Amino acid sequence: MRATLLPVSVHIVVFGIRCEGLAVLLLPRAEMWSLPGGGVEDAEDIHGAALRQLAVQTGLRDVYMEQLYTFDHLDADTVQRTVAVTWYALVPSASSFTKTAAGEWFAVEALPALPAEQAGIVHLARQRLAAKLEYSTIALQLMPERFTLGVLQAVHETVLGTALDKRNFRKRVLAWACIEETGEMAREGHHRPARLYRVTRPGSVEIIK
Amino acid sequence: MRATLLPVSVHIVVFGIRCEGLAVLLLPRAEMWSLPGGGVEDAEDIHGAALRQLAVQTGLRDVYMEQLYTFDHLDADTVQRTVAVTWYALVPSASSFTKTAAGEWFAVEALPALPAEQAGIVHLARQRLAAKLEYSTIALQLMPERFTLGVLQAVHETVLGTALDKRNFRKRVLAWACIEETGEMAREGHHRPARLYRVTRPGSVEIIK
DNA sequence: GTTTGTTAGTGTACCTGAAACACTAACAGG
DNA sequence: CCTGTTAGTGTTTCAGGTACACTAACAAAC
Repeated sequence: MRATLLPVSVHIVVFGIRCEGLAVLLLPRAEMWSLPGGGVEDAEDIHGAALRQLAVQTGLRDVYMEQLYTFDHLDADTVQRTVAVTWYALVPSASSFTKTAAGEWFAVEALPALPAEQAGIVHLARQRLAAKLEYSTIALQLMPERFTLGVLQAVHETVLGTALDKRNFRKRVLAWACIEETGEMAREGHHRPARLYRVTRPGSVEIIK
Repeated sequence: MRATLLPVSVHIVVFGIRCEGLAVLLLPRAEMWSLPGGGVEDAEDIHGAALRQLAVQTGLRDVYMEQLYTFDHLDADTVQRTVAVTWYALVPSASSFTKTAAGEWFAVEALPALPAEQAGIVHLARQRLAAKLEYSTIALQLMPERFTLGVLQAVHETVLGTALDKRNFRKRVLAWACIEETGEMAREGHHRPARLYRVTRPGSVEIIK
């Protein structure tokens, strides 16, 4: 007996910080904006396919990426059904990454019309990200190489959609073992300079909290 | 351009309570025990495929089921690669469900040798289940229609692998809105009878805790 | 019928971690 | 030197979780 074969695709919700807000990277396609992604080939596994599509379509490499959920009937409006493995990725803010070759960043609160179910995928990804903020150090994946605690707090507030107490926030993140002072100061703006921190083990997300 | 087609399969980790312990349902296959599951057909979506395989292979219907993760290279030992969408299901204990036509229950601590990566899938499913116990009412999906708080506590302890304080446990679960007294008593054993409870909305899992 | 063994059922004190809260410091620009 | 703006710092309060011991009800054995 021959196994049934199906088209399998990957779709990636790429999050970044733009203009002080959480943003999603979309590509122009078929008269509509759409999530990066595409079909999985024979020679690659689904994780590799997602990384490849990201690199080819957006130029992004070495970003943090996690699997989100696997949907079916994603392309219900087309004749062909597709098994869609979805992922979300986080790119550092203010880095060269945010100036990608193709695609455009949209504030997560103001997305354009998307193909079937993609809006739901973005929503789910955002929920997952917000949940992880509460019990992990995942927000550091959205940070540039050097960052101030003020910016880190702003990112948290942006993703969670709520204001946080400065002192309580600093207490919490300074207890994390995975960030450390650089010794340098951010000298910008007409105000007191802020200490610059960096991540000790980039790419690793600790579950501690 | 023609889309690449791939074999897609579903695999289900079926949890139940047997002999006072957490157990997994396995099927005899190719000289090895194996998780229920199989290929996804054209006419069904992946969720439907998982339900169908469960029904056909084990006789289980109307069980609680959640998607776990999607793997690739699952059948790396075979020539053909497969995209494997994995799920976990919970069946009520002491119900007729636990006497399934085919398959056998194995204590989760003492599983036989399994095909490539399936042991890892079971482990992941168990982690997920344990995590959900802490912030949801999911354990009720493992309960028979009427149950005592003593048994509910035993199920929690079984899954978590730790002992729980009786008074604190009762305080917590009695605050759940989704269980209620039946008014009946469990008259079994040489000891004081216990009150029997039931779920108010079977099948629903509340995130409240 | 009294004793024994076993599980059911109940309330309070303590402790830890989260939340609330206001002022001084350092810089640039006017 | 005054103003505006962000950086940086401790303590008190509150709530939720944890620890903890006895009485109640039944069946079986004696």
